[in-house]
Amino acid sequence: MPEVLEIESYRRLADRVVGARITRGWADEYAAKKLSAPSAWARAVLGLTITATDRRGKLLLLHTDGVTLALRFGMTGVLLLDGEAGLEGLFYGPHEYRASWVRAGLEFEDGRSLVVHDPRRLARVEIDPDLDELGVDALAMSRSGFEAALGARGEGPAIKARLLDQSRIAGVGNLLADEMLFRAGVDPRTPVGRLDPTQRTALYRAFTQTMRTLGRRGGSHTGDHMVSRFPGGLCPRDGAAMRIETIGGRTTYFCSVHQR
DNA sequence: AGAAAGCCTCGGCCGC
DNA sequence: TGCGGCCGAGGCTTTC
Repeated sequence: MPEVLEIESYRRLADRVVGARITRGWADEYAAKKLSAPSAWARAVLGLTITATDRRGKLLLLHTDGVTLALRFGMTGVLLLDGEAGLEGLFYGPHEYRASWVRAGLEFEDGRSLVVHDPRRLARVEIDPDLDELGVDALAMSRSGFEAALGARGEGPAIKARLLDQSRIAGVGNLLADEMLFRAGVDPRTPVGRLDPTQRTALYRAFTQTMRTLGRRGGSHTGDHMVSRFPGGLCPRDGAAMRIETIGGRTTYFCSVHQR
């Protein structure tokens, strides 16, 4: 589920615990996979006070008076504050809450709790994450930043794969990538270096427009092409058959007519 | 049965 | 031939 727009809504939810002091933290062995040991989370967070929240791509950051804490949500993770979702409903996967799906969390002195709810076990907690591995944030994209992220003319990987490369652009997931390519009328298989200036301009426009429009609508699952994202779907723009291919390792839906 | 809105690792290939 | 970087394939995990 979560791409940059959803994580941003989680960040706003997490903003409510700024100023709160952590009295307990826990993470199961999967959530703590990036740490030295599952107990490292509990040890590190004890007694810290949240001072600010931030976000880089799909990585949610909790600044404290000590180390920086970070949360990743995988494909089905949701952030809950006292059981309330930062996003209404769980769109992808089960639409329900189960205590056994709470994989990690923090409890505060004032009695509140912030937890990661994740049916699949792909969510992760981190301590002092390395932000250098992440490219420019998708919600702060400038034209020059976009050009730099795409890279030089020539060949290169499929444009869709580049959009998904978190070290180039942080925050674009599978649905946002398909949506902006759909809006720009660009074939997702095109080698990034072969996009001509007109296509680059169209894609940058579609990029910023997608972030703004879907941000207002509530996330990446509200995109224009989503209505036809099923086998046999027809393009909502021109009625042509949507193609389904694996590009950049991900299932990709694109119009057989207007995306060239 | 097969696929899924993320990410990590591995191995092949290419160029210096 | 050796090695690093790039890139695609596959695995993880559980659910519907």
